[in-house]
Amino acid sequence: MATRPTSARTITIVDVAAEANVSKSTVSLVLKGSPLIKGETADRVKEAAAKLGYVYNRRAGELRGNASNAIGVVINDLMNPFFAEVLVGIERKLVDAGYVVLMAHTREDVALQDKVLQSMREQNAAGLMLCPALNTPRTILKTIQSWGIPLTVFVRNLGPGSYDFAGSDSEEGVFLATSHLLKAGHKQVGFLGGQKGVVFTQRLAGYKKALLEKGLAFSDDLVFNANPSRTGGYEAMNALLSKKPNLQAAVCYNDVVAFGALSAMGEKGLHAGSEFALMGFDNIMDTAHSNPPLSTVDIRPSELGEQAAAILLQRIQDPDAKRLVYTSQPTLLLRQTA
Amino acid sequence: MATRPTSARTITIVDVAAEANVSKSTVSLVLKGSPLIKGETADRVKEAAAKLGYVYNRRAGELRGNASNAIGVVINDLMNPFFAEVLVGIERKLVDAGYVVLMAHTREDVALQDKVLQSMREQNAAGLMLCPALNTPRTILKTIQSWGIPLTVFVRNLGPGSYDFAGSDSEEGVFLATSHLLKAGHKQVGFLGGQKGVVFTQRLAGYKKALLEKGLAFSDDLVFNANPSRTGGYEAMNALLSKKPNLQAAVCYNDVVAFGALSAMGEKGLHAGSEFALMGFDNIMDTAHSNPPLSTVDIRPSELGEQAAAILLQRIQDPDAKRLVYTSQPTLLLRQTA
DNA sequence: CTGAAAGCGCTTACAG
DNA sequence: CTGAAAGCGCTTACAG
Repeated sequence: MATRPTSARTITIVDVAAEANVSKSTVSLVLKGSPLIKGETADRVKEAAAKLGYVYNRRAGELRGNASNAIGVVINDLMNPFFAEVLVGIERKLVDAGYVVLMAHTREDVALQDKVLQSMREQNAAGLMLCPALNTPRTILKTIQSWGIPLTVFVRNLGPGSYDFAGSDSEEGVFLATSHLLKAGHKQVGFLGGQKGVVFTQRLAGYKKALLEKGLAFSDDLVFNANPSRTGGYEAMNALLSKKPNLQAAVCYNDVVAFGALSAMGEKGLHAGSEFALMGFDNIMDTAHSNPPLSTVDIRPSELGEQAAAILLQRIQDPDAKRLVYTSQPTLLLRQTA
Repeated sequence: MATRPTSARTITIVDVAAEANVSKSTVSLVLKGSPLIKGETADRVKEAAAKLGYVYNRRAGELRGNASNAIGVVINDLMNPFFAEVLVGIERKLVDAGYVVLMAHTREDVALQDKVLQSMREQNAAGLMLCPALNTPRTILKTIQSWGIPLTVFVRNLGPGSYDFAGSDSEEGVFLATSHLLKAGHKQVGFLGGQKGVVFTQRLAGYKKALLEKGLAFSDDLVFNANPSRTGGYEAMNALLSKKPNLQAAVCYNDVVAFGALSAMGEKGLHAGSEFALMGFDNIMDTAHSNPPLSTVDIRPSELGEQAAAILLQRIQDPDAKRLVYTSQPTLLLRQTA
């Protein structure tokens, strides 16, 4: 599209003012729908604006008013549908509220994360939503706080502190999943996928808690670490199958890990459900029609995103409110794998 | 995070100037690394800036210079991992080039799309990347052109025209997939999923072309329309199985449709590969470890995203260049379903 | 109900 | 090599 601006000069508020025979103050006022201006005048201004093809220059306006309608959201692993669903929820809520979203993907790179955050700051973001990359130092909280930009952390927390947060009750979720398997009669349950980090620790805690409740001992041999991805799940399941051939049940770190596990099982001709019970975590949309449909822990990803955004919006409204937190309460969703 | 700006007053270029004992012009110059300023002076300015915790106000700068480092990208179906992968490719390329991305998700809603596009315009976006919502009128091209903002359309084209575009050769891809099935001896091949639209038309054309080459007649009865989603694939496969019980092969509109089909087959105890041959399209990462691993047409989604972004970058550099196009050449990727 | 003026934080010729 | 001045397109008191 070899194109260039239609008009050499961008048309501004003063052009509109001239066309409508009013001052630019008046134009500004009608543009923001001020009730101060007489309807008749307002109409004339609107006509003039339309006629000239005027387009509001938001950045100029914001410069004077020192406001901003951009909100930065940083995601780490968009390849995981869970985060895509959360992002969609966030985006919807923010756009509905009249904001525009500055999105960045950091693929777990802390240095990149610093860079994009800084960039969002320069853009004068009205707020920041952060799902911290693995190994993000807690100091990021103080840093952003010193910037004076409202922040809400989501999905992965940054340890204790008074920052706003939206996430799910990971411990409870895995507790539910593990307990379900135990109640079904399994004496041993594996834990598949995930790696050191706050969320992993919480999920593993839920697993241990369920074991404890049944008077069962926790054994490190039954946890198979791996990337929280399909590939990771595939590898973890293969490891489990070769090292613990008698195991017939496992809870997964999340749904994509479960999908990878399903793939590994399929290769061995192992039928999920009847021959090996598997539980996922998240309830991403894909689980409804996976092969076979996955039993999982439902934390309603897109609602989580919306709630996270709602928290940020609230914080922007009321900077002095006390800590805002949303915790998605997990529920068991049994389909065909357990 | 009940927080508020650390300093009541934001510190600006004039504060830095005062601290460093130079004029604000000088500060501005050193900030953008101008070689005009003596090293010694520059150092002094940088120190002053660091000491005061100065942060560049990009929007103010852009107002005067009329530039912008924000690029808008609008996506329609982030729930489909294909688009997530494309988006990640786009984002990476853009951030590397020093841009920030304004992202919007329109879930195929043309009105919403208009709204977010308009919003990006107000933000003074330096460029726009659009994967048009279904039923987007071609006039959107003229509209954006009249705005004078460089545009690149990706994945879904908008019919003939001279706009920049990055996509894949859909017809060739499906031709390859269908031909593969035909060569394997299948006399009849179904077409699963997808709905009216440019891409659908192209893919169906590839299917027809392969049939024709083998001297086979095209029959409408063998195409099963459905949403290009897992659920759609699930439904389409169920329809196929009940209406054409003798069919043993199908090409899918895309990978997620194939996943849905796999789910439906699993329910019926139908083994993909040996009992029913299935081909996907896209080669999203998930296909490597699906159950079973999917045979598909590889169009390298994230590279497609990067190339699309590269085109926009080029257009920004050279507004008068002739039409820029990237077409991903599909290759067959055989795994276990065909 | 509307206008004249100052200012947001930067950049860009223009001098010197 | 550096400074004084004007200006980017808006908004916001302040008058009237």
